[in-house]
Amino acid sequence: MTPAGHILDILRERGFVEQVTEPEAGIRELLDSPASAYIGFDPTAASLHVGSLVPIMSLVHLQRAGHRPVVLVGGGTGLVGDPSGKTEMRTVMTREEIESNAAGIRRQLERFVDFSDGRAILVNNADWLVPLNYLEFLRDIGRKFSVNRMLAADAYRTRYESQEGLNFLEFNYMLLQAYDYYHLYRTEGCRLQMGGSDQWGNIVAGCDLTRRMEGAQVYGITFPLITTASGAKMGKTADGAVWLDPDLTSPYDYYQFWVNTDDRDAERFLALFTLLDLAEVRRLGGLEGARIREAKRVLALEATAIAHGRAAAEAAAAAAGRLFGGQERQGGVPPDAPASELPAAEFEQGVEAFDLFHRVGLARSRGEARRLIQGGGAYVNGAAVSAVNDRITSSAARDGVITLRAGKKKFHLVRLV
RNA sequence: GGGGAGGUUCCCGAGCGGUCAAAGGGAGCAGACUGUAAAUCUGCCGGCGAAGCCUUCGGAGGUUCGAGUCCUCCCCUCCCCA
Repeated sequence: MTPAGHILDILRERGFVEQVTEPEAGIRELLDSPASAYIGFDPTAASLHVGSLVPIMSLVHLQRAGHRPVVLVGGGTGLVGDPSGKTEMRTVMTREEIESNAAGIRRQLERFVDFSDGRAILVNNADWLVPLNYLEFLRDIGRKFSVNRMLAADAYRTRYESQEGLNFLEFNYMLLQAYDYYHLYRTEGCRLQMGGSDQWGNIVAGCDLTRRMEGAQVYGITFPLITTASGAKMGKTADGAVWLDPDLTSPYDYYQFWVNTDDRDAERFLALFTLLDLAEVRRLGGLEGARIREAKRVLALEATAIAHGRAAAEAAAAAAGRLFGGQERQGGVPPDAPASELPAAEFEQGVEAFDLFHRVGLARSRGEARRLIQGGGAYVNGAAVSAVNDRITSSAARDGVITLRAGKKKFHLVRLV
């Protein structure tokens, strides 16, 4: 139904598909006409980060193919805390926090998915999970689950056999997620759920439950876990997650994150995180040696444009060009470089370099600042600081501003006032 | 309820009563090499500092000239039995 072919093939070619439930022909047929498909998001943070981009982009593709994305916010499941992580950190969240996080999530998704006129909807499972009655739930839903079968599921078996074991809440989590699917089938006609590969068990359970309750065939698709070529989970940097919220991760930093992609990941990421045609993706991915940077620049520009708008993406690209563009560093500074104001009077006498680097936050302690300088990684106006106790005086200021840099990429501006 | 194992610096993990700010690895930071990549190599990696000092090894006490290392109690985690 799109020129490029069947949506399922598109998703598969672009690397979105890990597993699909049988029969696959059923999914194809389902997606031959407009359908509703849902993905759950945890409202545990006020912002989504790039780790959620695979599910988000899959919704973008679905919507472009004429389907209706249903975004499920796990407000109800969030109330008990998702235990599927390795450390069982039970985040206790109030309904208010969840509500506000859900609103934030929706705001971000609106950049990717069109929610107007019911073309996509957002639902919160707190609305149906909270009112559930335990006895009724056991009677109607609990009886449909075979403990034997659940224990055989990979997700549970490994935990079951592990040192930590498996607690009752974790064991029940699957039922709640399955119930979500059943509910969304009934209320929204969802017949496809997608999710991370860790959700496979839950998705299959939901398909089963819906079949047993309603006699309806529904389907599931899981995404592969995206890791970087060096094996790390994608989306984490030294400073933590790369957020989609521009207040948490600036468009410039977001762009930088993508430009710094490992060469080996460039093609795969272009397919997943941009909407360029595959032919172009293949061409860019085929570039060799230093020319692969071109592919990464395109990746960064396109990915940033989707998340923050084309104008912000171009501004970030231009700033990066000034900083890293020519043969020589042109003395540029990132557009959102942190800045602070210090009294000009202090610089009459001069401020010791290590002290200054520490005070503006480029080093966490005075000792770290000393080490930074000793290691040759501290720069004032582009020139390395030679000695720990060098004094920086007002003569270093250009137009009242001193540019400090730690390493290659971290800047801080000091304005003399 | 009974029995056992264990809680060490960001993570994993070693740690004879003194030579432990605490091995090793990972992560991280900086430098070199590069291409704002990867790999590799080098240095750093609790705080303040010139030496030295100060605060850390689940918590609280205690023994000792001296405790991460021994004792007591408490808290927490895991395993086995009931």
